[in-house]
This record gives sequence, structure tokens and C-alpha cells, in this order.
Amino acid sequence: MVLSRTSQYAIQALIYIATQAPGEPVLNRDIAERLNVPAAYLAKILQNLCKHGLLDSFRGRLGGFCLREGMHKSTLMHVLQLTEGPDFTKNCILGLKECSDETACPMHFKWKPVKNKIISMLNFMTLDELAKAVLTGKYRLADLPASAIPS
Amino acid sequence: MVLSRTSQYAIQALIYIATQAPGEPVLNRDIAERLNVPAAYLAKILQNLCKHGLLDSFRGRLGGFCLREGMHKSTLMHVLQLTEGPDFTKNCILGLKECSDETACPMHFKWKPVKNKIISMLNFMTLDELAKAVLTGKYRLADLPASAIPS
DNA sequence: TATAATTCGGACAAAAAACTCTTTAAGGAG
DNA sequence: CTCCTTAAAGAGTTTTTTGTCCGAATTATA
Repeated sequence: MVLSRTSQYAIQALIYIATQAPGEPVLNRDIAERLNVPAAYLAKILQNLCKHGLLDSFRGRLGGFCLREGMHKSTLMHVLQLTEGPDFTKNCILGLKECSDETACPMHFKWKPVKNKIISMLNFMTLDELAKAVLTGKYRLADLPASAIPS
Repeated sequence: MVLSRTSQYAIQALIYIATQAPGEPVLNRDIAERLNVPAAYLAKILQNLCKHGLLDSFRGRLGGFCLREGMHKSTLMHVLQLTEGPDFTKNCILGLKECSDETACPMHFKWKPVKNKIISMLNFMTLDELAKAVLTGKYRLADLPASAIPS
């Protein structure tokens, strides 16, 4: 409804990394397994997050991915601007190239406040907080693996 | 951010049809031209809306598409359930197959109220009202055609 | 009845998104 | 130095979405 699969994977992975000891690289393979997500595809996504400075990567033994210094405080908005593109929140809901208070589509003024709620939420949620929530054990970062579902 | 191109075209077309004299079929070609949208693709979308009972279609001369009796009062939610599928609003923002108050992803409880705002908005807006708004001349249903942009 | 205008239906094509594979480079450990 | 492990890079594949094309069916009108 809102996020591409790529963004979903990115957020899940970042939260997972944020739950792990900072400075200790996490393997792509482990993340993919934990999230039940295709590893080769996830690798591309993590690479991209590295290029944009959100993650650090290390090759060879003891390699893997860490959140870059300070990036624990990153907001979901920050992440999504990397994965969905910089004008993620700037597009008209009906797809008009130009849609503003002055040149509005018929949904514009109803959509605007709702969109602002979404933006606030995304600006408010940080990787740190989401990781903390997960660490309480009350929330799920991925579907239960098939092995956990009794037949 | 929220709607597929198919849904955007569908909503635009339905609003346009709703602005026209009821009972007078509107040509696919005219809608496509007005909205600046690929006609053959739009035709498929309109066909689908017919199958689902939102539109009536007529072939041959004086043919075209009309809103079915009563469907002026249709909400955007109704339309989107046809174009995006019945559980349009039911999916987890992080893509988990199971995500509910009991088995929540870490975004669930922040996302839920925002999603409810979206749902309310979609349930509130009808084709009629949107058409009325367009008829005031204050809103745009499509981008200005290239011909209208001075160089 | 013939003709032109329209939607319908299905196959097809192109573009974008999601996903895979293989080779290379880098780093740690013996 | 050599081997193993890891990410990087790039090409390639599959699936989904978006968009095109064409022939058949339907209908009003001359």
C-alpha cells in the first residue's frame, strides 16, 4: 500500500542490525535468514545503503554490515528517501506532475493532512527506537518460519 | 506512494465521467485525451470497472461508458478495492503475512492510526463530490497538455 | 443492407521491479 | 604466502505492471 518490497527489506534489515551489538558486523546471510528474505537481493539493498552512508561494510572474515556511527538515530524518513527516492513524499496521489495548493488535484486538500500524518510518523520513528521495541520481545520483525508452524 | 498507476487512471476517469451528463455515454477516446493517458490501457481499466458493476458500457455509435445507476455515490475505497484488490488496506506496512494487534510488527501500532485516517478519507470521498469539486473549476484532473505550456 | 463507430477479448511488447548468478576484490587466519 | 570467508560489481533472469495491437462483436445511421 505504501512501501516497495525493497524498502520493506531495507527497514527490516536496518532494525535487525540495530538490535545487534554496535560495532560487531552482521552477516548478510544471517540477516537474510532471520528475515526470511532472498539473500542475494538483500545484499544489493545493503550495498546501496552503504553507498549512501547509512551502513559500513567489511569484507573477509569477521566481515559484514554495521550501522555507521550515529546512524542509530536515523529516521525511517531518512531511510525511505534512500530506497524510494528523494521525492518519495512529494508526489500527487493521482499522479499529476504538478499538484500543489495552487494547482491542486481534486484529492489534494483531503490528502494533504493525511500525508502529513504519514510524514510525521516517519520522521518520528528511529532505528534505535524500533530496535528497542523488537528487543522487548513484543514485536515481530519477520514472519514465523514455516518450521515454526505446526501442521 | 500509495496508488498504482492503474488506480490513478481509474479514479481520474471515473471522476471525469461523473462530471459529464449522466446517461450520456462518454467515449474512452475522449477520456484518454482529456486525461492524457494511454487510450488502449485505459480501455482495459474501464472494461474491468464494467465487469465489477461500477460502469455500464455501450458499443457502436453513441457508445461509450456511463456510471451505473447509483454509482455516483461510490467511494474511492470502493473503487480501490476493485483496482488494488480486496485487501488493499489489510496489508502490513513491512510486508509481514501476519501482523495484527496480537502479532504486531514494530511499526504496527504507530502505523495503525495513520492507516485509519487514510481509510476514513477514502470512505468519505465519493465520485459525486469529487466531480462537483472539479466542476467548480478550482481543481485539475490532469496535467496541462504540453500545448498549454508556453515555451 | 452496408457502413462507420464503438467496445470486447486476447495476444503481444516494453518497462520496471524483484531476484539470481558468477566473477572479482579485500581481509583475516593459519 | 595461501586459503577461506566475506562484500562488491555487473550481467542476466523472472515476474509484475504498464502499455500496444488487432480482429471480432455490437450498434446507430444512412
